[in-house]
Amino acid sequence: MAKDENLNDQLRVRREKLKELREEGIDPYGHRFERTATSRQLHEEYDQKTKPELEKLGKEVTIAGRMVAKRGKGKVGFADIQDRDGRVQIYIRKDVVGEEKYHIFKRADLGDHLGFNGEVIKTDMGELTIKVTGITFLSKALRPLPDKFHGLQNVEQIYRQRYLDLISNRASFERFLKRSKIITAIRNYLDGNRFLEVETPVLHNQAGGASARPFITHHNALDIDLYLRIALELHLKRLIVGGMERVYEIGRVFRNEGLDTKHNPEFTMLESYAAYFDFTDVMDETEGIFKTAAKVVTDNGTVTYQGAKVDFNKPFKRIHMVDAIKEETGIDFWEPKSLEEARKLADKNDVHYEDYWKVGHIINEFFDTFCENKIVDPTFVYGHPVEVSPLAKKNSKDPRFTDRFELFILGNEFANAFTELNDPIDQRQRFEAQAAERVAGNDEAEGIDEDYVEALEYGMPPTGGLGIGIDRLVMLMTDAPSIRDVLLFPTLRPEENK
RNA sequence: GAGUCGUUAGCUCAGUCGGUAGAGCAUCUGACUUUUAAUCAGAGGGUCGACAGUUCGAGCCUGUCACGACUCACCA
Repeated sequence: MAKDENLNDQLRVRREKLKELREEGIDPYGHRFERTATSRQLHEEYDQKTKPELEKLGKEVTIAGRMVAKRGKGKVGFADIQDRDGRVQIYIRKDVVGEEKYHIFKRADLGDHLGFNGEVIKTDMGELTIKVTGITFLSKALRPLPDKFHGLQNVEQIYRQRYLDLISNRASFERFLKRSKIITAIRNYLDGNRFLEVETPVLHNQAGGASARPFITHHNALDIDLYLRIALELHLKRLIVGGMERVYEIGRVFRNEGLDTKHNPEFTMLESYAAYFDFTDVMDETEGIFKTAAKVVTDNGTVTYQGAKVDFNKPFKRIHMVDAIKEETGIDFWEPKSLEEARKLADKNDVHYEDYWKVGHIINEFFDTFCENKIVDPTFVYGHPVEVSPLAKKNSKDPRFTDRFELFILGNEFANAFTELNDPIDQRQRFEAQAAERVAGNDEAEGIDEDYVEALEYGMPPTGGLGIGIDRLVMLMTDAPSIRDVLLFPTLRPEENK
């Protein structure tokens, strides 16, 4: 018992109580327990009933949960029992349950899991309560819970020990419930539109489908390096070649980049592809997805994010990137520009550019610099330059631009989509341009995916594709200021000495 | 990568001018047969993030490091 030296009073007392339970013949870590009600069911069914009505009913129920508050101790006690739905109060009397059972309650700690059966009543104060006749010990908590009133406030602990956050901060618990419901609603929406949910590899021979640095890992038996996927795109489009026509995947992707309030190294992407769609169809699809998600969290379709209101009832705006730039700056990139002219404009307007950039990159940068953060209402910005869109089909009237769009809300990007490039010869050229960028110093440019080009050579129908960052969507819908607030276990540096 | 801020009891937080470490909750003991952050009386509980320095003396001043948060940069 030398280990006890390291324990503080709280830990020591709880271990002693554990021993005490065993000596009394009670298993502190119980077994299967059959509840007849959760806290929500009880509140829904009986909150409206009066005290005499409940007395007349004499309804017997069995509940289980974690004890999170405890009041009174003489010959009568109250406690709040928390389950996944919320809390319900129990009322226990020594003269009803007897010395032995009352002793168990008296010695139970905040945090212990207990089962109770008893009668549904209302107290004089009008609170719905279970008047206990039986108590079952289900699990002993050897460590004390966070402050019962303030909850867990320590940000680092909230992320490292999410379970404590979930136990003591109901708002956080509910945010993750919403996340789950939003994803379910999106699935239902896509399933309802005849999309097929599929799973594609996480380990890639080549990381493609986006511009980002990948994580590299190694397969021992094959003795090859593999990459954790940075996008779902190229495999899903192989399935379009394979005739599945409408597919989607909601899955984790990995990008070896910095982390901040909007970036986590692993995050959840939704990508969908539909044969015979073009990007305008995908706009409709995207609008449907966002409106579906908004319905999960609001009744009136209006979401408040960090004080700003976003109305999802209206049709989303649509504007060409070049028009957006013209509106903000007066500069007209519809007029053909040489690289030199574009650079001069960039210099004049304090717009950053790299040596290997072409006119299209600079146009894109103008948008990022002057337009992106001014957008408030949900807006599809379309017509991205071909240089920054290696997988999108060129616009048939103006091949400098592509049939691509991004969805912006409150200055942030939420979706990226396009009419897919299905011309294998064009696709090879785009990959080659990417490879040249890589040589020129863009270490996030894509490589040439020969296997994917070969798939295209078998013929991919015209296709509309979509990518949505689910985490950011959930942030918006749940008013979360940081991506870490919508990830149960965000990436953190490991602690020392642990 | 740069800057700013934070790290004190299990949790939430104070800590004055550098002079023996504080509160509330939680814990323990006692009282209490309808409480609501229960109440009342008493008690115990600390590597002040780590290391070094300045000083007679450091939670406090200085430096280095660790972890976290925010802003900026980078990045879809």
